[in-house]
Amino acid sequence: MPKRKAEDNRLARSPTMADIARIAGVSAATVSRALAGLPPITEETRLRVAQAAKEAGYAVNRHARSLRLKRSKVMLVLIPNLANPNFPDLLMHIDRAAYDCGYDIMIAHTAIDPHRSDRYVDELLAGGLDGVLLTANYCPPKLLERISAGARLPIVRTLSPTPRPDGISGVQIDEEKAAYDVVDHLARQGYRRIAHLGGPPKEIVAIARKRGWEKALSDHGLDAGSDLYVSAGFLINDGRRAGAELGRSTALPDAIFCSNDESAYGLIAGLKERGLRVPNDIAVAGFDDLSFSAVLDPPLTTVRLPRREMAEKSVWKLRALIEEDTPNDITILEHELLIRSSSIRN
Amino acid sequence: MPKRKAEDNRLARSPTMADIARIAGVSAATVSRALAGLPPITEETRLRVAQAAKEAGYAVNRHARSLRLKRSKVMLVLIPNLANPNFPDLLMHIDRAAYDCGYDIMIAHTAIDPHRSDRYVDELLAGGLDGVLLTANYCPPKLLERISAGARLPIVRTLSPTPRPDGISGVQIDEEKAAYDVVDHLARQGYRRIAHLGGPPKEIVAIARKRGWEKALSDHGLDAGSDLYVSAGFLINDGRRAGAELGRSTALPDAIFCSNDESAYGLIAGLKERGLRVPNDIAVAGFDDLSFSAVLDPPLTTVRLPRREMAEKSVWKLRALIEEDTPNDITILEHELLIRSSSIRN
DNA sequence: GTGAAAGCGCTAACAT
DNA sequence: ATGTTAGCGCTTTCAC
Repeated sequence: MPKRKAEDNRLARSPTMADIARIAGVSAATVSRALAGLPPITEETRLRVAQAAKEAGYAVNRHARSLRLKRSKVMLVLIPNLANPNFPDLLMHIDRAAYDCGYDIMIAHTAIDPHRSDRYVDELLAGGLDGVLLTANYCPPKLLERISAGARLPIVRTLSPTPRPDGISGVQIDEEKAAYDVVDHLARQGYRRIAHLGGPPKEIVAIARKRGWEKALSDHGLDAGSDLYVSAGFLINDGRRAGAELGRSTALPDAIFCSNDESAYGLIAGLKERGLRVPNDIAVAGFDDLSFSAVLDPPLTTVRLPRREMAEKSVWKLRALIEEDTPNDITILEHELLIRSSSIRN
Repeated sequence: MPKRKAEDNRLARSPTMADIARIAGVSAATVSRALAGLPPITEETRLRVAQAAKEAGYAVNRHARSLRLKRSKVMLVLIPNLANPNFPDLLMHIDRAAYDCGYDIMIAHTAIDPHRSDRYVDELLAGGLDGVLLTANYCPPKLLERISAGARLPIVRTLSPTPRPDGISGVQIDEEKAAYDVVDHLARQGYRRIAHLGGPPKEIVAIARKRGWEKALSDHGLDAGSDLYVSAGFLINDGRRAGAELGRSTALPDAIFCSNDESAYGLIAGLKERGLRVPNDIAVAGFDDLSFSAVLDPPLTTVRLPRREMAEKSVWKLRALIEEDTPNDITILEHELLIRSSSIRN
């Protein structure tokens, strides 16, 4: 192999439209039209240009295009907490749906630095981004300001319900109803002392799920006494701690509805450490339907979050907001109760 | 609230440098320098400009900047399989490290469409992207072409080891050695018939892990008979199926090293379904250290993948490649054997 | 220390 | 059907 000078290693600057134009013997404007497949052009030149572009390994420079069009074909996904195990799945479907619509996605994990999300709002406004997908309740204050000032920005919230009408479009499930369904199922199984392992008390989903629990108990004429409610976190270890503590001072419940699958995993581990059997000594149900829930010992009764539909619908909604200036609205998706052995006495 | 005309809803076009220049009573060039904090400028004007920018809610237009600088401050993360549960963690740290270096990340899930990755290679070359982080063995053929033609492109591979020297920088662990350590541990526990639930036979990590298993057996004078090797997939259900089948026709092994944690989860579930106890009837070990592995019943012996270090080091390496034209190289990180009860007879 | 001007690569209005 | 031209918003010489 011949020796090369250092500069040769960096490939010659990649071709621009002007280069392709020269090769194909047309003007840059024609190249642009040909590649975009826009009408006033002969099939023959279109082919010739396509050929030249392909051979030269040409790709449009996205920044030049975005600058000109004032549209970037990029959606930003704001993720408060990537450790949330709903994400891989959600993100996968978001990516897929966005790709199918011709968008690329940028992601930003906002838990790190609260100022970070504000920067992206500025970018959105400055034209660097076409839209924002919020995968949580949290919305940068700057955004809310603009919106309440009457701006119609391309933003969609998913995974988390809307705290209260705030002018942001959403794709969500009825969290309270879903929680109700779980507890209703437990009650119908004959459980009477149905406890709730709640999530962080300020989290909107935790609040909604707790409300569903209360309502179902009340509808079944059951008691939601304070010894039946434990506030924990959403993590495995939060559940484990609760499992180790639960009922130490008072009577054990006979079933526990956990605010999410992860805390249920921990709870079950904690109960087992104490020698209790699930579901025979105590039934357990979760919420989310993470993939591990099906192979847990015992398999976990839970609510299936329609992650794929959430992802797709929110991308589509965002696209509509970007491209068609549609009105804001909230879409409620169906959830599904998955009954597995953790809640069925055998 | 006063009624607005439709147009008023779209906020007035967001400010550009020219606007800020006008407000601050300077030229656009000065604004640019002031905001960048570049030398020949008085502290006083710098402040005045900063003030004006802040009040106007100014943000630079990333596309205009990228076009001018021929540098976008965007790294693309190519993800072959987002369902891989190593990702949330890895991605979180990648995002964090990139943010700290002033980069944004775009993600592209390549499993969907094999042509997709080629598009990004063109974009990389066209200046739309600064660099690419491959989170798998797979590398777009177009990339390999360029590289073997002598191009030094800013690309880093992580999570997966390099198949063979291919000119791409990497951040990885010694997969074979790590597998060796697991099997060595099992052998030292006194297990003699140590089986391997291997991953897909063409996957590079599966090959390396299998090789580690063979080597450790051989070093301990143990047999790696064909009845001790089962090829499966990396998913829970693959393991479960294996667990249901294992030893049906021949004697059961007394320990099984699974090529990843997920298949180990399934395997354990499958064994339990057959009434076998882990580890007393059969010991199990995995590879990856997913967060659930610690709360599994029993907690799973496994290898900790240094996901955070992988993420950070690969981002740093990519940055160096982009900004400093450093040579390609491979970094091997330390792994750690996590011994938990699934491999310790009680 | 600051301003004027050029130009990054592209697309769209207008001319031919 | 195709070419010419202007300009998107920014940074950076080069003058002053």
